Amino acid sequence: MLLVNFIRQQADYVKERLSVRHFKQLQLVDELISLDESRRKWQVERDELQSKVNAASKEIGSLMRTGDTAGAEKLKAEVAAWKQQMEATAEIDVIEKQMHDILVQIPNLPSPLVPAGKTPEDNVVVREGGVVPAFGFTAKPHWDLVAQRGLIDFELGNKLTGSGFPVYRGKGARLQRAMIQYFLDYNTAAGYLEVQPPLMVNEASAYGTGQLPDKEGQMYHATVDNFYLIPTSEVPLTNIYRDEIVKETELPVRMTAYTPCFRREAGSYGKDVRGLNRLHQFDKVEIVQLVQPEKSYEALDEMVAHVERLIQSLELPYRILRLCGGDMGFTSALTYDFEVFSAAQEKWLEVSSVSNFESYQTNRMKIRHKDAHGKTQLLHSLNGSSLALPRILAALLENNQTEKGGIRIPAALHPSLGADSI
RNA sequence: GGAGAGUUAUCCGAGUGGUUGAAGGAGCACGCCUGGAAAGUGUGUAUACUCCUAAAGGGUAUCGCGGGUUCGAAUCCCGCACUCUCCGCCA
Repeated sequence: MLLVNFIRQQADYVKERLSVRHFKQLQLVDELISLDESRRKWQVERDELQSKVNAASKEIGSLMRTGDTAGAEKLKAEVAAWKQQMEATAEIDVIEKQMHDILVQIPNLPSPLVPAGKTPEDNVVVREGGVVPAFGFTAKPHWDLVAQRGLIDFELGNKLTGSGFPVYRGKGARLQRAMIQYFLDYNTAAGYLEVQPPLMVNEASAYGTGQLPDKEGQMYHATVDNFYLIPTSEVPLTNIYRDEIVKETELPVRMTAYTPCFRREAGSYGKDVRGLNRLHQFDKVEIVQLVQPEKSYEALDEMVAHVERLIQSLELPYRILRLCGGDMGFTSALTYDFEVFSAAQEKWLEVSSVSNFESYQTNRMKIRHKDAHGKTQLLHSLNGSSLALPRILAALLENNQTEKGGIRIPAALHPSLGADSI
């Protein structure tokens, strides 16, 4: 969430930036500021009364010790009067709750680099690479390819759990493992610490990264224990540093993790969800960074270049989009999406999203460090997929199919797969 | 799942109603000492909100979390979370 003091001091700038997102409820900004004003007024009053009560209580203590019961009783009566006055200041709690409810509705401010558009068509292509294959035959979509060679069984997943929970088998399972291994090795070689986090988190963690209260319906909820299945490893990874003041020597924090991700995808349907395009459980290797504020955009560029090289090594045609204001995630200040071209479906599939959240997440989670002047300051958080597996798999299969029915595997995956085709 | 014990500042740890934001030790920072270092020694060492134009300096809150009793709570009471020990179960 945004910092209240910042909103108060830069109200016009905040509104101007929010309008880049086409955020409609700009009146929330003014409401927040006026709530904050009355909150501070009440707080001064409450603090002053409490100060009197505290002083009187100390005096009562010493009066009792000297045996001056009458004096003590007189002071007690005064304290009682002050406490009655303090009851009115309970208003603060109401105001603070209102402020909080507003704060969680205000999205992050887009960085100046964010294009002003409204829909996905307005996203800016910043780079393209790779070659879209030309087939001399009719290319098959991945759901046919995996069914023919028994790599993935969607029907079996329906039986075991439900739709969107595929069963990978044989070489299909092996290829998943090979990709995970390759991605993790690639990330750790670049200095990311490998982490295996819990796949379920408590309410505080889900709240910390912003899944709650906003996207409650998107997570699977184990209600008996009140745990949430993680929709991405970003949640446990970032929460590792919740309520921490990170030592300067530990910065920048760079972590990577492979986890399954669980998403209810409530409301999704139709052809976009066919095959591997949209699943309830899928595998993803994530990268997360926590850095000093002045270095976060440098870190973002570096993460984008890192993911780009990984996709290049998989020999897939790709493009990098800078998301426009209307298409960005709620908590992000700047996002680059990576898409690969799926040759049989003839469409671009999003395989990674790399974002700088600036201090939006770290403010909520109180992830801080001491700056050069010894002052406590929020860090910036960034994360990205490196990479999400299902759509990469879809593109690999579709793009590398041969007329005879084989599938070529890019050289980068040969060592971990132990084969050059499937 | 059952029974018991516990949760205090960066860490260890004292503290069972009244100058306790909290003893003591360690760590860390700076200084003295030293040719240099160690040892020794001195000083300092939380976070959030808030008042003040700002600094300086105040005020309030925080001893797992939330609530209650009281003039006053780390200390008493209730609820919850977590940790440890024993028993049970178990990959």
